[in-house]
Amino acid sequence: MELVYLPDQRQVTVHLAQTMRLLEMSNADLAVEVAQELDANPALQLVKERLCPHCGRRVRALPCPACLAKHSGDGPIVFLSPRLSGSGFTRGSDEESDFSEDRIPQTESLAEHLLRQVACIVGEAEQRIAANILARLDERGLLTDRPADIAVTLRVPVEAVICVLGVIQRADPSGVATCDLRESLLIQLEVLAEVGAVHPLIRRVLLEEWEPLVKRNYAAIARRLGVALDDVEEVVRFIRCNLTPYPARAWQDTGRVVSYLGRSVYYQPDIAISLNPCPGGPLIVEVFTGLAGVLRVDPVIKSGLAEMAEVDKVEWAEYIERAGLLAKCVQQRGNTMRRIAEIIVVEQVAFVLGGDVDLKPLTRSVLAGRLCLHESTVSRAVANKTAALPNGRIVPLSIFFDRSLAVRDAVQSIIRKEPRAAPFSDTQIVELLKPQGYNVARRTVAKYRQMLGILPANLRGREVPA
DNA sequence: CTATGGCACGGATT
DNA sequence: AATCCGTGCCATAG
Repeated sequence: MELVYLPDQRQVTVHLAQTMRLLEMSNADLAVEVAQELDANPALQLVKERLCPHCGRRVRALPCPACLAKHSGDGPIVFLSPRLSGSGFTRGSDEESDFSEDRIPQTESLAEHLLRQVACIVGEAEQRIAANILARLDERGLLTDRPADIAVTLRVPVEAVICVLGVIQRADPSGVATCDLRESLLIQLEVLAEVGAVHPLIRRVLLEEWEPLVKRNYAAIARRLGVALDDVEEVVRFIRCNLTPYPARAWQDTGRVVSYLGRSVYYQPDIAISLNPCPGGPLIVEVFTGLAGVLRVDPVIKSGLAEMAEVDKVEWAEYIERAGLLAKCVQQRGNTMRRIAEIIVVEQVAFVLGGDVDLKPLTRSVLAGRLCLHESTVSRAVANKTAALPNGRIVPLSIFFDRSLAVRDAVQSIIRKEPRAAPFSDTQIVELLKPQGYNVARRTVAKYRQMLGILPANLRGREVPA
């Protein structure tokens, strides 16, 4: 039996602040936070068991088969099964793997990925420089700041910065941290040349004929370099197939990180939506807690409190209070997340099952209204969290509130489908969108194009696909 | 003259 | 109150 809750003003405030803070955190961060508290607070206990959220029974694996059948109603209704052990994203079988095996999958940002490589090569002082450089990369993976400026802020010689820069640029997604596209391509080519033979003409074209190359003036290049037009086109083909204008994406495409509007998001979902194994059944939504069990106040300590010496009592009561608070907040966080996830999935079933085009506009405030929560609560819950879709995509939760994703997708498919020889101008795209029910300004299409990393029409003839 | 990108404004959203 | 987003206007490049 729980203690009677007295609305002590202080405790209420602490409780609120704590709830808010936890809600804002991703599962990964929460796991760290809880681990620290477990170390520091002897009254806090992590019980490693799994309880079915519906029948309350201890089960070997979630979702609980009995309840899954019972709750398998008609249509695409959501079945929620908060999985206790949620740090590992394992698709399909969720068999009773012991908790010790709660491996945390590699979650690296591009910067971390690069830093790890660089650290093997350079010394500690240089690592500091590298870290600073990596923090400045833009969404394309290019470095817009000048080496001199970096040297000044770090108070190191410029030569040192340039040296580290050289190492980074040749690391895994080669061509990152360069100042412009041309330099990036040159580095990529250089790295490529180390593994295989590369035609010397390619380098020459990049170095000497950059301007005409971006303008697609191949004839002029051929003339000036005294080679056949076919050779130049061969060069262009090679560049298109083997080099990328967005070095950061080359790495993201490997799937370790998802990119959304230029921001990189960690590949470790807080929520997973998967198809029901029995066909036609409802979707399965799992809300992970990031913890390998449930938190509670250690009952032994709690009951032993009465027998303790007076001096220790105060200290232990403090521990118990803190532990109870955290356990409660974590639980509440899970509850909120679950309720929000439920509505989101119900609202956006089409998107979850289909594609970007099917996303319908949804705002945080209507969701808040539906759940009788404050808007800021929803905002916090949605921030910094990701969901795994049935098709394997990992997306930030905020994507469900994106007003223009559907339109952007439409723009992309229009551009992808239409003639190579005569690319659509932005104005034409506006007209083509109208019959699909999208009324947007020309300027807006331009912005979407940029977001999607698609070149303007006049440069689009036959360039690298995004 | 047409197609784009930059700047900035206003309204909605958080 | 701060931020984001769509859009209009204008300068610039071809």
